[in-house]
Amino acid sequence: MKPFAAALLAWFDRHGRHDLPWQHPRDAYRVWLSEIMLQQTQVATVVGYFERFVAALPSLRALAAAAEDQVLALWSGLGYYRRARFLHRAAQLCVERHGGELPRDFDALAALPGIGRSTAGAILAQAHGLRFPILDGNVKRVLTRYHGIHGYPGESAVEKQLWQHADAHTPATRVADYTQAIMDLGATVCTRTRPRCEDCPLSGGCIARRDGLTAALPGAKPAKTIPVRETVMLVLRDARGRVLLERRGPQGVWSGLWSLPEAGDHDAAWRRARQHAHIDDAQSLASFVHVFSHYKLRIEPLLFDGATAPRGIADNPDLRWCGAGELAALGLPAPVRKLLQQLEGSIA
DNA sequence: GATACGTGGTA
DNA sequence: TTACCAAGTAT
Repeated sequence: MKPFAAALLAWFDRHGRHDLPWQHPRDAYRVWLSEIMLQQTQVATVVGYFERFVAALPSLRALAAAAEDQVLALWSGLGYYRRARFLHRAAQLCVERHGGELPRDFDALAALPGIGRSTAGAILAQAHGLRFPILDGNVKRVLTRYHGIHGYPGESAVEKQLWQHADAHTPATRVADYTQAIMDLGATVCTRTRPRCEDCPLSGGCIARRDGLTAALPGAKPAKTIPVRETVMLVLRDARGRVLLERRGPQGVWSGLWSLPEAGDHDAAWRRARQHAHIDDAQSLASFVHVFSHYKLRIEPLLFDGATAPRGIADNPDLRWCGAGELAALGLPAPVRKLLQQLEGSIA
């Protein structure tokens, strides 16, 4: 085995993470689920979601048979909800085409929705011990520093180099441990700020360490200013305390989630409200800003309380009046869930 | 190649 | 407070 992998594995045996929930048992379904949840998301955030998800849907077939609302409810708060919809669809495809299991063939695996090159490699390496490289944010950070590679890792030329290094370092044996090891090193030692080089098993060969470039690598993402958008969210509440929710379409942010009806301004909000109930009063609630990765959303909640004769939803499966007790079973955007919880709390 | 896609933590 | 960004993929 090459020195890079050997040093990393020796470090992993003593200092790696061996008690993550998807490691026990480390089967393909659990590895897959964890890899999807961990995309752009830190371990500390994922652990609770993972345990709740596998408790409710312990197998690929259970996931495939689940209602989309349940899947999104289990994902609610994690973000990037397209991941959950792809996960659900991929499970159904596995039942239809692959005998109810994830394929062990790289191309068939990477053809499933939500599974790209790195995730496919991680699943094959961790669940089956097959020799495939991964290239997630941790590995990019470790390799840009170790090899002294400049430039933003998202740039294709840089990424191509990184894949070549990632492949070259991946050993033929102990692939599952190696894959976990290089991610653990990136997450706990070769961190973005204040890396602990004195504790790193690779520091002897690290170019960034040698040249004092650990703070400069990896290269920063080109900065962009993000726009601010505005919306009015209608909190239509009937005499029983139920709130009108609307399921968002398959495109765009929060796709498939149940959210509050929206309008561009107060006039439009009133028109919308009157479609669904008799209304004679509105109350502006405190507005707030929700931040996405690519824009900010200034949300002005408008409370229409005591709505009578709720209507206009019988023929529309994307509208429903929901009591507080029903919200747990639905996928709601994080700020909407918070808003409704605060409203519920303020009544009591 | 650029952009869309969430959320919460951290400096 | 603002800005950055963490186990990426799809279009």
